Amino acid sequence: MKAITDILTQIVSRAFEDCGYDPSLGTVTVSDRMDLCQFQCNGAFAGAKLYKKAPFMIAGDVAERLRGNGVFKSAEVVKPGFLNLTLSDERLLAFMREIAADPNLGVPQAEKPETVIIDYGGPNVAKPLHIGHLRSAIIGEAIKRLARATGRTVYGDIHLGDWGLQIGLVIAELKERHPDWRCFADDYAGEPVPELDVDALSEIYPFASKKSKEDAAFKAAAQAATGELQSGRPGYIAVWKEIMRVSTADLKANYGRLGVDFDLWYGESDADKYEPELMRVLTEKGLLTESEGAKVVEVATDDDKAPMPPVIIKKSDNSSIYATTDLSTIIQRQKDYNPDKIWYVVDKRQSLHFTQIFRVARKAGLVRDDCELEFLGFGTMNGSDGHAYKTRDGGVMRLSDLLDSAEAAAAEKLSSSEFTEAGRRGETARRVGVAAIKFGDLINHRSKDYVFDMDKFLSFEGKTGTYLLYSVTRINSILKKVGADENAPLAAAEVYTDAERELMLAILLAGEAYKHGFEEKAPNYICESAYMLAAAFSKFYHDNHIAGETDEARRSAWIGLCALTKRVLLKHLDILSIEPVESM
RNA sequence: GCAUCCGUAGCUCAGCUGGAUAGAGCGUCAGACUCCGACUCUGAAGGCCGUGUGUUCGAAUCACAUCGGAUGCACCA
Repeated sequence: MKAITDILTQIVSRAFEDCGYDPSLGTVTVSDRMDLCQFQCNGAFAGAKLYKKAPFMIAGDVAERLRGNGVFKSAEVVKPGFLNLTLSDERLLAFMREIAADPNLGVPQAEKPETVIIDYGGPNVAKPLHIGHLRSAIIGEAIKRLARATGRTVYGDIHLGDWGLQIGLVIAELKERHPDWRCFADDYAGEPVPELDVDALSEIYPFASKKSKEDAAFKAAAQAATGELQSGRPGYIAVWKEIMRVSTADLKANYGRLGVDFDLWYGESDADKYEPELMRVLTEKGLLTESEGAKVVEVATDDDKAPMPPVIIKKSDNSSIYATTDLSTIIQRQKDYNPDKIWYVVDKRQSLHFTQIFRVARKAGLVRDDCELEFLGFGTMNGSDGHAYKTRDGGVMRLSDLLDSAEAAAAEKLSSSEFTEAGRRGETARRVGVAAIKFGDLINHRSKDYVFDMDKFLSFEGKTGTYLLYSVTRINSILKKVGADENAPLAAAEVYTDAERELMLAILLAGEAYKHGFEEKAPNYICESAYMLAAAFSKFYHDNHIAGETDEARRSAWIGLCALTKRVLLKHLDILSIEPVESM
């Protein structure tokens, strides 16, 4: 099913055409003035210029044409030339039924098949996840699910940092501590590496990192280890695999707790094998030049307003750098998936880097010309002081600690609940805590910094994840009470109240949110829509005593509406990767 | 210094491909429960949309300037 404004635009465009006007004037938008109408078309203003005719007259012609076609309850022309449209109740109900029967529940589908790769997450192996990884995970996951809901083939790629100096540091430190390990021996012959565990890893990396700053010899050893690993020294590869095993399991557990999962667990190491090809292509196309000892690609253009530095492909010591792996990764993705779009959900401070990468990729023809490369930068999560969120002692907070505190706060909040059975409290608290964090993040436009405030996010009042989950539980209560489920049929009512119309309209407008949210890759549209729907339901719920209604026809019409509301609300939550709870 | 992004209600933020009276949440104030979960709902007050100029029939939205803030500007990722 198409978005409602697209459906109405088609109808109104035809009316413009039938009246002898350009059909492109018939664009319909959601009304700015809900007190006057549900939808509006301002095409008559542009038409006035085109036809040298008063907009009021043009709109009048079209409105006349639109009346009586059964779609609109009213099609009115106001003042200079606004065309105000309101759907008939019959048509509104028909749309409800269309949404209910739609396998995609009203999410507008892509017109042609497309493959999208979303690069998000980006954690480093051997370092624990911290809150810096939170936004990429949350936003990336939501955009991935939104793209998938619109019928596109989507791959979420975690893009692990698994091939850089951090691994060399860990290897070098392990070697100092365990010189007797066979994997460090020159005559290593494939013996198994002793098992590591997460606690050991999370202790060893910061230790080694600190040491490398104070001890030049150790730093050199770590750099050497990195180099040897990258050139394939078998013993180092074996340790690396063990580090990967432990670290990946830990990452999966942490992301799992957040409800975030990746389709592809590729890392920089997987791109490594495409590096020779990258170098070959850049050389063949004559793009590679020498600058201050490094191999670079010039990407500046004449209309750059600011100086655009060249991209370093090989450092002066001939080693690779992040641009090298990012470009190699593009080759890998092109080969394996031939994508239509590659999106990067990365901290916005990396904007310049990706501008450069994309230019090199275009110049070198690493992807199809029509492949969209887009940088979806996100802002910083700040504390109440307006600066980057920190722990009380000023350090970077671990993601698991943040989740622990969110769950604890949620559990505290739910402790007096009489609705959740004791056995489900823990899982419910996890879901409520995570929902609060995710919604609190996603409600803000992704490119902007925002203030993290757990108390606010966890409040039952206002635009919060908690409120949305609570709304679902109220619908659950009703459905349970009347013995219905979310597939209860949509019965027609004799008459509709404003609250019912507003609820149906909120359901109908969900399609607009999916459409705009996808176009702008902005999950905040979905959040806003979810809140509008929950609020419309609250009003409806407050006005009507559904379970106790004695008029059988009204009662079943209401139950059907509750059921559809639940389904659409759950769809929103699913896209936001917020897991619902049965009760709370 | 140059560039990018941001500046909207007391606070936190939407809206920005130009359209009617600029929206929401919190907070404040005033109301509403014999009832499906009141952790709810209704209403009110609160804004020269940073400032100025321009484009336009029409500007929070576009352009230019200016002030303020954040960020970035090759061998870290």
